[in-house]
Amino acid sequence: MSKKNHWTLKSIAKELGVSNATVSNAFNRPDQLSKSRRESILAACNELGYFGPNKAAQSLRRGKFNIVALVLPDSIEYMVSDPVASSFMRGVASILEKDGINLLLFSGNSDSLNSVIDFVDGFICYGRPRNQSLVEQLKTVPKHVVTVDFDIDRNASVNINNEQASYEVAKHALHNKHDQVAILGLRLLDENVLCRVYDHHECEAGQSIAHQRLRGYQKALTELDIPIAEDRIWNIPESSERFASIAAKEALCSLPRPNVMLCMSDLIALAAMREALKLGLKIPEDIRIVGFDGIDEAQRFVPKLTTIHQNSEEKGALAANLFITKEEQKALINYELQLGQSG
Amino acid sequence: MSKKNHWTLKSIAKELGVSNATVSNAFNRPDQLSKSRRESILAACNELGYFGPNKAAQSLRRGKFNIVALVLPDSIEYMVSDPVASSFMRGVASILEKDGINLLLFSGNSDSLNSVIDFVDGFICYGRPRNQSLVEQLKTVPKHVVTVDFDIDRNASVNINNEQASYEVAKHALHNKHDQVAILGLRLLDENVLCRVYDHHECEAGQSIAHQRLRGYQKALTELDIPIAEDRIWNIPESSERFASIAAKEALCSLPRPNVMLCMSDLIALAAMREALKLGLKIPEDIRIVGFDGIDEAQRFVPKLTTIHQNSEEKGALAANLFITKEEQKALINYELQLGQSG
DNA sequence: ATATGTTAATTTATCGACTATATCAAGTTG
DNA sequence: CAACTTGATATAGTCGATAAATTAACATAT
Repeated sequence: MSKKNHWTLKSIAKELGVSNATVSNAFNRPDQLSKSRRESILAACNELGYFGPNKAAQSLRRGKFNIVALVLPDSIEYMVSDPVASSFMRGVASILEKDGINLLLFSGNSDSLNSVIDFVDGFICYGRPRNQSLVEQLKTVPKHVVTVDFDIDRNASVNINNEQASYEVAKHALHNKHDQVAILGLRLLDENVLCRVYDHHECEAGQSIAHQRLRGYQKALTELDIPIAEDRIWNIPESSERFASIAAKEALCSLPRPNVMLCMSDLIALAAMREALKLGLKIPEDIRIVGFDGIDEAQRFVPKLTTIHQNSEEKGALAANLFITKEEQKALINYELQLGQSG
Repeated sequence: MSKKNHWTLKSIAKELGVSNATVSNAFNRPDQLSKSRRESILAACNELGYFGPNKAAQSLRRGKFNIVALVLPDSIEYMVSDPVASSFMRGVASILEKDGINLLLFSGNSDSLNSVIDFVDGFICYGRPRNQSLVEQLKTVPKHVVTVDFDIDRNASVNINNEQASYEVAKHALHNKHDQVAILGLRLLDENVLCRVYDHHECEAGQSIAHQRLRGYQKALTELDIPIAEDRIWNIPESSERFASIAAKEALCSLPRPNVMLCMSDLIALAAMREALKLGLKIPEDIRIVGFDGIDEAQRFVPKLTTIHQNSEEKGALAANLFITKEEQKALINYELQLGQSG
């Protein structure tokens, strides 16, 4: 018996003196051949080092890949740095792994789904991709799509009620109409820059999570009759220490100095707290700071951050389950106001 | 002109009244047909909504996938939680993205490479997979393999000199022969449990990074003539807050109380510092703690952690580059003793 | 006029599998 | 003994593409 390093179904069949179909059936359709023959074939394959039908060819033929593309909002680099995104991924992976489905990472900065579309069964999109043309493609792509934290009107999706949640956390941080408020927004603008958002009225109708959260903040502000100045809202392009510190510093040094900072992520809030402490400010006496997400580090920080806890892992698991079952459901997951000493 | 939702090269060719090969050439080999024809074909394809050859079929035929499997040591879940692993991934992704190569995540707990092997051009393995049968397969798999932080004697690899680095950091933490030392090891044992390593002599010849680091520690201990008791070495199965805290607590409560803790990762060291502070111990007066990795959070902690800084992102980038160039090189990357106030 | 070369397009075999249909042998039935 | 099942295997077409070989048309050289 020759020992090739690369068997194919055909060459194995020839070696064993049976037809291709018989070998194929041995692997895929046990009912199509006698038990004894099937077993002897499988044993021989194992012996010779043929580990079963080539998956690429199989997938081409069957149109099923057992691969899901996880579309990230930004570059892959950013994704794995963000604890919220990471735990989301953890949730997705834990479910897909069980079903033997593999995960292909796909950057939301890409121009087109083309490079992966022919390899995957569909897409799970975590947040609106930065590249708008991807969003357009996702609307029409002939594969299953589950979106998370945004919606494209055709598909299954997983969301939390951002507006309500941020309303609640803002409500907690705000005390009266004399509060001086700064808002550190995460991706309020499409532009990939750190800057102030002078015309935030444009955001009022927006559907991104940043816009939803901003509306929540504004509702709380309005209820307490607190004005928000034109230049007190920042756009931070990604939830990173570096950008957040710069924005926080800017906010803390603007006059009149804010005594409340509403931050759209915990990483931003943590950076803001660090900057505030560096300036000798007391939290929450001099300034109240609240976040969003509920990451572990925020609970270990002193003072503990007041924030909205959302279970990202659960979110990931739910998204993966929706993908597997192909239910076209729009799911809303729970969140929780998590009280700390920061605001 | 009919507008199908799913064109194939063949159907497009028929529609345009040319042969398959001509359409294929229009996309892949511009020199094989006249410019005018090529342009008219591409324009027509665009018009009709055919976006180019199906990648899965193309890959089957060409044997090239533009997909690399990133083999993680553990489950995917764990991977994205670990900052060191994350920045490694960041490095890999940043290089591969440039070359249009996609990343498939693959769990090191899987039993076999089979489910992905036929879809990828090769493997980048970050750390020795927990499942030993994977390691065996990697030795013989007929695809390109780059390993990181371990070696399988056939392939390109990226490493740091763990033994020398841990020797240096231990040397810094140890003062004299009366030091009471505890070692919090990361994956010293294959078993996935938190426990003491009573027989660490078994580790002496091991090639895992944990074993290498342990040898470094031991060299420093020997030089100062410091004995290490049988029950003062812990095996922590993964670099997580939860496991690390438990082990740290155990170590800190064992008598005589250690005044030096050598930790094989920063996350472990941070957890140990938190536990020490909780017990009212002063760092470094009562206990000196050192880590390994050099993650950001360790630099923000008070007191700042003394550790070995290794540039994981660079490591990832190097691994990706080795993969792309197919050089069979064994690369060693630099590290740096990073001094804090903790040890 | 014959041989040689170039270019552009088509034909055909192939990648590695799946599956509908056809074939065949053995056993049943009327 | 023809007709009909039944159970198993073999054949050929297909998935969607690539690439080697081939043909046809035309240009240049001897």
